[in-house]
Amino acid sequence: MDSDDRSPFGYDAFRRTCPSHTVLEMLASKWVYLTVCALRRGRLRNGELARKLEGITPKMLTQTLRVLERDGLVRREVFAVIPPRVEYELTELGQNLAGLLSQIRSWAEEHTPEIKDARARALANHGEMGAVP
Amino acid sequence: MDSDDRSPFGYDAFRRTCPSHTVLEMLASKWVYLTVCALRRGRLRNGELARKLEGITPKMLTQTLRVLERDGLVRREVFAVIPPRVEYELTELGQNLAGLLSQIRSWAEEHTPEIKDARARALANHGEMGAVP
DNA sequence: GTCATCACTATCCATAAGGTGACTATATAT
DNA sequence: ATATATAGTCACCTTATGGATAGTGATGAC
Repeated sequence: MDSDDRSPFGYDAFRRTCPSHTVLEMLASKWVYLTVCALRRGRLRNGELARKLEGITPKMLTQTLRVLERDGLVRREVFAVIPPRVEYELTELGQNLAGLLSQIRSWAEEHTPEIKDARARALANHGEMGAVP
Repeated sequence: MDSDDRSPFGYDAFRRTCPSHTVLEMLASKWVYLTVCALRRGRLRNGELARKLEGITPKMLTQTLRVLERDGLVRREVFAVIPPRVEYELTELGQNLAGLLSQIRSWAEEHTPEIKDARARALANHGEMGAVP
C-alpha cells in the first residue's frame, strides 16, 4: 500500500524532519523556478537576470541567487573590474533540475486556460454550495 | 535567441502580468507539492491527508485544498453522514500535474545528499571569499 | 557638475505563513 | 454523563517572507 510512497533513496519528503523536505521547501519558490529557467540557456549577469525576471526586486534576486549558490545549483563568478561584473550559471546539478522546472513552467503555461476557467467557475459558484434554508 | 524562452501557448510565466505567472505562483508551495503527491494514488479523507502530510496544521490543509479545488486540480466530495466524511481526489488536470510534481519530489529525494554537501561546504566557506584586510 | 550603470546592501512595511485554542454538530462508546 | 471522532471554522497571535524604497562606491558619458 505504501509501495510507491517511499522513494528508493531513503529520503521521504513527506517527513518534516527529513533533509529532502527542506530541499522541496527550497524549490517551492516562484523565483527559484524562474531563475533556474532563465539560466537554462547559459550564463547571465545580474542585470540581465533582473530584466528577464520581470518584477523581481534586487533584494529577492540576490537572495534567490545566494540560496541557489549555497545549494550548489548555481555558480557565481566575479570579475574584478570597474564597473563590477558578476556572472551566474547553472552547475551540472542545476542543469539537471532546470529540465524539470522548465516542464513545470511549460505545464503552467499550457494549462493556464483551464485553470483560469476553473477560477472563474469557483468565483461564480461562491455560496451556491452552501445551505439553502 | 529567444527561441525557447517563449512557450508556444502565448503565455509567458516570466511576465508578471501573465496569468500563467499566477499559476506558477500557486504551484510554488511545499504543501501544494505534497498534497498533490499524496493524492496521486487515489482519493483520501481529510484526516488521512492530515496524517500523511506530517506537520501540516488543519488550517493550512484546508487552505491548500481550497486552492487546489478552486483551480480545478482537486475534487471534493462530501458525504452527508454523521460523523462527517469528506473525500478528496485529483481531477484529470490534477493527475496530469501529479506526474510532474512527483518527479520534482523524486529529484529532491535523489539529490538531497549533493545538496546537503553543498550546504555544508557553503557553511564552512562562510567569509572565506570575503575580504582579507 | 549631474546623471546613469553596475551589483549589490540596508531599511522599512505589508502580507502571508504558521501556531494555538475554542467552538460547531451528531453519533457511538464508556 | 462524559469522552471520542469527524471535518472543519473562527479568532488571535507571532514570525517569516515579499516587496518597495533608498543608499553605496567607482567609473564613464554628457
